[in-house]
Amino acid sequence: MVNHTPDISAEMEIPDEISGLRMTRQRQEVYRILQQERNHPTANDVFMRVKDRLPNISLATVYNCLEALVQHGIIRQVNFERESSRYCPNLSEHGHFHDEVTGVIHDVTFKPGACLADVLNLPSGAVIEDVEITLRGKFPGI
Amino acid sequence: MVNHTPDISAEMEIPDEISGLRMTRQRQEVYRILQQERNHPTANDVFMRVKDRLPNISLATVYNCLEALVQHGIIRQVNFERESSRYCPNLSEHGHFHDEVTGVIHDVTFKPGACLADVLNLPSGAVIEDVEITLRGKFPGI
DNA sequence: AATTATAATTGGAATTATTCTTGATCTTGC
DNA sequence: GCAAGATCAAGAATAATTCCAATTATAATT
Repeated sequence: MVNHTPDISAEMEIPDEISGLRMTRQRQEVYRILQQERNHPTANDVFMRVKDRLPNISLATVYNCLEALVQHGIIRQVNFERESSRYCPNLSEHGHFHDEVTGVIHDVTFKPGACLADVLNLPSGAVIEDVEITLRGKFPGI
Repeated sequence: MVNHTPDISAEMEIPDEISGLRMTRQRQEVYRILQQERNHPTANDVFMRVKDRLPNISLATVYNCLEALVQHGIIRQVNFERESSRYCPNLSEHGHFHDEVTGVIHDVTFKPGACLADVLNLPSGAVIEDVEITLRGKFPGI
C-alpha cells in the first residue's frame, strides 16, 4: 500500500495520479490543503483556503474534488451529528473526539492489537466495510 | 433511573410526564410510534405513521416532539453519514450496524464488561459525554 | 498537429432536511 | 375564569449539498 503521509511544505509535489485518480490542478490544491490543515476542515473551509491559489475555483468543484478523493480512498469524510462534513487525510483507522467547548476535533487512535469485535456483539455473518467512532465531550477544569 | 422499556400494544398507556417533559398528545403519539417501529424511523417516517392518529399534526411538530424527547433523554437521535436523522427508543448504550444492501439498521450491543477505553487511546483528561459507533457493511452470500 | 472523445470545472439553479417565525390554541397556576 | 407560558400548525427561510448545462481542459487517435 502506498503511503500518502504528507510533507508539510506548501510547495510539496503532488503526483499526477494517486490510487488511479488523475490529480488535476484543483484536486492537487484541495489535497494539499488537507495535508496542511490537519484540523478537519469542512468543504467551505477548504474552498476559502484554496482560493488563494486558485481564485476561480468554485465551491461545486471543491465538493467534486473532495468526493473524488474520498471515493479513491485518498482522504476520509467524517460526519459529526448533522454538521457539515469534514475531511481528513489521516487514513489509518481512527475515531474522533469532538471537544464541545472549543469545537476542536482530535483523532483517537486504537490501542495496538485492539479489535472492535472484542468489545461489540457484531451481527453474525456481517462483513464490516467501514467503522465510524465519534466521541463528544470536554476537558473539564483548567 | 426510570425504565422506559416499552409495551408493544398500540394502546399502551403513556404517562402525562416523562423525565420532566410534559407528554402532550402529539409527543405521546410520536413516542408510541418509536416504541412500535423499532427500525429507526426518520422524522418523515414518523410523520407519515402518526397521521393515522393525528391527521392534523405537522411535520414541524414531529420535529419538535422528537427534539423534545431527545433533549430529555427519552429517545436517541442517530445519524448515518449525511442521511436524515433517525430516532431510536433504545436507551442502553449501543452502536448501529447499517446494512448497505437492505438499508436495515441493527442495534449493536457492547459485550458485558467491555469498555471503550480498553480499545481506544482517549485524549487524557477528556470527559466523554456521548459515544457514537456506526458500522457499515453487508451480509455476504446467502 | 488536428480531430475527436472523455473528463473536469463553473456558476447557478434545485434539492433536501431541518429550523425558524408568527399567530393561534391549549394548559396550568392563581 | 383569566393571565402567563408552553405548544402547535403552516409555511417561509436556511444551510449544506447536489444537480445541470455550458464551457474548458486533457487524453487518445488519426
